[in-house]
Amino acid sequence: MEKEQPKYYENVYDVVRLIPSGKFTTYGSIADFLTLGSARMVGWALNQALHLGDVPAHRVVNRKGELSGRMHFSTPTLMQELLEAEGVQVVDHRIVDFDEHYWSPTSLLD
DNA sequence: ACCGTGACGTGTC
DNA sequence: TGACACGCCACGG
Repeated sequence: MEKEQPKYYENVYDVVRLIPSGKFTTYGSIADFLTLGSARMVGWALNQALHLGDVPAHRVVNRKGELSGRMHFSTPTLMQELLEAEGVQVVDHRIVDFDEHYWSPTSLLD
């Protein structure tokens, strides 16, 4: 029987799926929104999410705007390619206009 | 059960 | 301002 995944995994996937195209958020924002207490859990969850295939994990970066998880994708450049394809400019593995494309999960509370 | 590692973040120097 | 140390929690060996 398959091992059932923790509840917060599904919460992370749900939040990431709600990120609009052309936008992005950070691990810390998601961790704070779900009160996980540690942003590292978001990273672990997103790593598993890549395996699922229906979660836009490329829209989640660290608080510096760096594509820290690019090496976990099929190719190291895939994450940047996906973001640029959605209109998010990326230079040297970093998002140029951070506040311009930043999306906070607190937007769901409106 | 212990230890090291990891897609992070904040505080301090 | 950048570099470093520490805290954080889950997972694999």
